[in-house]
Amino acid sequence: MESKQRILVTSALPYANGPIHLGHLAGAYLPADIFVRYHRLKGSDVIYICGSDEHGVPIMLRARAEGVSPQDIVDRYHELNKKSFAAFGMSFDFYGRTSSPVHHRTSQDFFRRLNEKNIFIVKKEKQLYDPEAKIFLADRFVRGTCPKCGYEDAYGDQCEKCGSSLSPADLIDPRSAITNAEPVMKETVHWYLPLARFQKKLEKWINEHQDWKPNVLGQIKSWFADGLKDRAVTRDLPWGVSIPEDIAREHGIDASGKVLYVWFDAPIGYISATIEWAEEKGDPDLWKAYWQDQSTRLIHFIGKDNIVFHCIIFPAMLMEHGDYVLPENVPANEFLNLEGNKLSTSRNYAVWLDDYLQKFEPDSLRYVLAGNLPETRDADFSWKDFQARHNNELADILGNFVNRTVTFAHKYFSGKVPPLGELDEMDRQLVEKIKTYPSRLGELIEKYQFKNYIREFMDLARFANKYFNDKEPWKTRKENPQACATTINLCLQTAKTLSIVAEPVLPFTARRIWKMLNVENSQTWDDATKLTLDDGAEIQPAEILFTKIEDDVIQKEIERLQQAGAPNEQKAVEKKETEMERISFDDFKKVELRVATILEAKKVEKADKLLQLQIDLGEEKRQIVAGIAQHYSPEELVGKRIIVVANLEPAKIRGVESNGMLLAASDSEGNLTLLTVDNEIANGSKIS
RNA sequence: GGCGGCGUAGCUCAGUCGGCUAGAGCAGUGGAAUCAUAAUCCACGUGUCCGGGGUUCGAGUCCCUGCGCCGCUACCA
Repeated sequence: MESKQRILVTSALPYANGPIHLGHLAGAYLPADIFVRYHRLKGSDVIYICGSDEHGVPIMLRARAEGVSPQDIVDRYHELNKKSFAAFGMSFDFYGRTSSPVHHRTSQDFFRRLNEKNIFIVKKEKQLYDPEAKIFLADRFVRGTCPKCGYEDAYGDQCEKCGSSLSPADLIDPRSAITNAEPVMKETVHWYLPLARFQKKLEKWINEHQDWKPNVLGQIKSWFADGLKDRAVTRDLPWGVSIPEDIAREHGIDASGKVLYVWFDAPIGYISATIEWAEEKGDPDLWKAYWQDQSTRLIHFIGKDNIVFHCIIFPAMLMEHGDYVLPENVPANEFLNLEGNKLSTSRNYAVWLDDYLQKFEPDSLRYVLAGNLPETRDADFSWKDFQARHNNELADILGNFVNRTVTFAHKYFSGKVPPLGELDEMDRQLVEKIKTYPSRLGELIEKYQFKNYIREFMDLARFANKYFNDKEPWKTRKENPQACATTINLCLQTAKTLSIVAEPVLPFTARRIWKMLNVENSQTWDDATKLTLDDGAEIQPAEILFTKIEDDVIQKEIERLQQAGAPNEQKAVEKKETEMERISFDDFKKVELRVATILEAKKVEKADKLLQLQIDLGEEKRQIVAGIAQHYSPEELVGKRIIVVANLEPAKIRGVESNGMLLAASDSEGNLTLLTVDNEIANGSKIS
């Protein structure tokens, strides 16, 4: 029909420190797989590349916490995710990983090339260095006392206790998280990608792509509006792709302990995985056709959190390198919520793919998810909806149509395709649908309108049921056997068409229908438009495609989720309590707690959380600032009796003097309530 | 507080460059049919398109503003 297109499709490399959940699938994986499967049926020259992103600090920290090596962590999740993706029907041509030697080499070559072209800015700067471990310390690897709250185990970038963001130099008594040695300031060198310099070029390029999704263009514009900032592409870390030694030497630097920053090497993973794919195919240069021939359509499927990397940073890298194609489109999706709430992996509030696959069929989730993708805005997944769509649409409309047709053919036409006779008006209408639907559905997929594709696909199945009903073959069987034969013939043809156009979203079901109809596994999209089943051809007995999902099964999943947040948090709290540091009574005596009454309260300008309070401490009146504006209004506070730390050293918060601190209790949900006293007692009373 | 996004039927969502009485599926009510997984098919919607202004011959769609929700960000619980 049309000339063969060469298409390279990628899905965001999942980070190998956890399993895959629904949000991932809806954002980057399922749409890409539908797109790719469609193009394969269309006969396009398409390959689909993905893999594990295995570098970066979180993986290191996790390895340390578990007392294993980073490689152990990534091995675990690489295997797990690869397996569950396969079981879900993700049809990657290659699923690589960024810890592979090919990837290390490819990223180093990429870096070397940009270095040769003098793209980078090399900056000398001073950073903390661990003299024992002989490595520079990333912010996260410096621990010390928080200058603001005095917490002794604050991270170099943030204090977990008081939440304030820090830089490692702020810490009092800093120490290395790895060896506990005292870090020293030492000069180091980092390579920066001068994005600011590329902004004009990038804007021009983006302007040529006004057909991209509005949500994607909107995000990009806001980055441009802020002005692009130069970004360091190297890091002093022991886990990652090392800086090529020759380049380090060029700058008189020791390359050891210096790696490419993970955001730099991860997208190059698409290229290295393609190279490995070509090697596996026994044609090592084959990858070049996909990455270096300008006629290739490169399409990145990602979630919205990844837009800046795929629409600005990676394209800038590719442009400056010079040998590669730039993405034709980046159809990023928004986020998927769960039962009306945000997903939270740390609270285990998510539906994990490997867990799902132990209980349900992959096609059910593929269908339900694809029908409710967050294409233009955040969407919501609920188990009740999942059950309804599975039962009402997959089982009742699609499954039942195939079943009633095949069963009928067996019962009254001895399991053979009955002959096609003369067509009446209704028959011709159905044939017309068979002819036109595939190209309409294909267009929708081409335009990344997957939800519309799903809806229209099911409309065709609905029409098929209506046709069956209106033709009443159970009556014509006696009155007009020829008409009956024609009806069943066309219903079988329609089942075949449905199976082909469903393949991108329901690959397993499609194959089961092909088996039932005794047709080859190598159907093409164009076959869907034709009546390819021959008169008299044998078909297999009917098989139930989708079994109904019962209420109690769904109820269990809902309950599991409802409990997921809470118990987990309790565990976290208990853990913290057992790890709690003990203090002496003398330490406690240092804190002077007193009862006070709030006299006045007003909001602090330009701060969401802060209230400025005047309090009566008995012998004196004072002003304090409290971060409780999101939980208490100024009016309701006046007259309240509170507990304050009276001897806290004064501080200025957003320009407002704070002379003391009130006490409040908060839970892990972020609920907050003030501490108060049980009975009347004078202001200024001491608490012990 | 700053920047960005969102607010359409009971529920989940469509509404392309502003243009005919604002749509789909589900749920609900009534009916037809009995080949089929009690499945199917048909009929039925007085929705302040969050509120208020404005631009326009015409606005769910564009502009301003208020409210509510979400994200990023700043701010000692």
